Amino acid sequence: MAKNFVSREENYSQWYNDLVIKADLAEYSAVRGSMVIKPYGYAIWEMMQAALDKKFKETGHVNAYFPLFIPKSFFSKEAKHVEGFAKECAVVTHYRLKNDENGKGIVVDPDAKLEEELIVRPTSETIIWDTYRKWVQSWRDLPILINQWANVVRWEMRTRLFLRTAEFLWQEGHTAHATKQEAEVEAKKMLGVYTDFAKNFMAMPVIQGVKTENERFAGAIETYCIEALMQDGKALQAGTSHFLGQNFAKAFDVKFLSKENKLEYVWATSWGVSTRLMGALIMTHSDDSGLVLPPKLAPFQVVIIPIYRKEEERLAVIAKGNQIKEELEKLGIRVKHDDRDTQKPGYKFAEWEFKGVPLRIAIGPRDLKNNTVELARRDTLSKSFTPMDGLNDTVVNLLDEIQNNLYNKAIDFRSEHTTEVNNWQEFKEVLENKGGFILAHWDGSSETEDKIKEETKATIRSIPLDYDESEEGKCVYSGKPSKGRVVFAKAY
RNA sequence: CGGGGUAUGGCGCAGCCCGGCUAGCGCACCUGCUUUGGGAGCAGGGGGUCGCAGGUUCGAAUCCUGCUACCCCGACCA
Repeated sequence: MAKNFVSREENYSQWYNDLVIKADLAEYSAVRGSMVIKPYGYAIWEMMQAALDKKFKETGHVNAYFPLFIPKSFFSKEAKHVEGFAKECAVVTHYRLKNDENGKGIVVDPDAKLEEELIVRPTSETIIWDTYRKWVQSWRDLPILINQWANVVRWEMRTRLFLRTAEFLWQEGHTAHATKQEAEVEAKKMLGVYTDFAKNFMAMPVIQGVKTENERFAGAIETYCIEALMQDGKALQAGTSHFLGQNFAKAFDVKFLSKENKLEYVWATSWGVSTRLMGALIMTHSDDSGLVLPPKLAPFQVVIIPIYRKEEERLAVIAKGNQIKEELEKLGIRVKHDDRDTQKPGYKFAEWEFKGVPLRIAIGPRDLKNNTVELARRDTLSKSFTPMDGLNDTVVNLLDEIQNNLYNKAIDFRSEHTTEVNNWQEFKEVLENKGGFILAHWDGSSETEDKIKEETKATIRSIPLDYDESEEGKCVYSGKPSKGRVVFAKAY
């Protein structure tokens, strides 16, 4: 399984691709740029969904579902929005097939042309705001706090498993508010939810920030984001939350009567994270032995592997394994007891290690005699014999420790790969040789940002929310005055 | 859209340059015996329209023409 597995240093992108495929997370499908998410990969996504969904509910949101297809005309109602997405839309033009008259298979029936073409949603703002118009009349109808779990399609030129596929899964929150302030609070609140999720579930540190105009969502007034740093020194946008102002309310004529009996446009937000988080998770923790999963998101937190020779040993060891499994499950721990008789222990060790199970318990005849188990940690690849007594506590504590250790390792990596840079020469050198986040002064202009991108491929990932205006300086590129440091990096 | 690569049992590949007899190897699979604390060993066995369509030839996985699909690198993007 991990045989012939290329190391990160040898070829990082091959390491990533091989990992996704060999760890059974996903595979290429028959359709270009689309992937099959396999059960093990989907199980991780379900863990993410469950945790996020709970947080959404706790913050007052409810789930709903809006259509996959969007009338083409809806798109043109918000100018910036069309412009942003037009180049990557899949379009439905017909609704019927028929047998080819020359007997060459099946063809699109030209008589079945749609009056108005339909766009396969790349995001749902338009269809949702067209709907919200009907739902909102009074301030009493607000706020609307809705999330949907859905698939979307963006016809990307170049795709990568999980990181950028033509179709992907995500959640998109769409909220409507009576006041600007309330919408702004909402956008930031959800950014906080994402940050918290990244930290406490994914064990992934992120920088909270605001996008520059260049990187802003098409149709937003302000785009907030969380940016994470991957092990190859490139940044990954892990989640976004947009303050949409009244742009969509105006485009779709969504008005309400305020308490003062004045007709006003509704204020909006939208926010989302996608299966891209799978890529982020993989590239934050995994190593040259395969996937490494944080306990909070691992489909199996513990795998039990029995070791035996004779049938009586098998029965005894498996009975013990079942007992341990049952007790751990009572504590809410997700356990896989790999009692397959068709594979040998060594094979199972390698397989589950590659699949990133945080903790492995091996039990053999010797353990039964000594009242011990062999415990192996995935994060440190260390093994130890541990007394069977108190095993439950040991496991609970270790899972906790692994979760923390992963976060700490990730944050150490990020610290080591975050560099303050004060001149252009240094900027280029650090970007070239070290990568990572670069904190540098910027004059605030799109022109400078564009030029830096042209010359180095680095972009401004965000203006950090804790932007320090006390440290004035000079733009690293133009030398013009700057109010504070922003985050540069090459990005996925 | 530009550049590169690939297409041969389920998977990974060799064979192609220089055409030839039954298309081969590893893994996986099936049967049996021995094994089992880091990817088991031996023996036997099953499985392939060589991406598609033409062409050259006595004969094509191999040469020629055209097509298609996918992957990688770039431009575009979450």
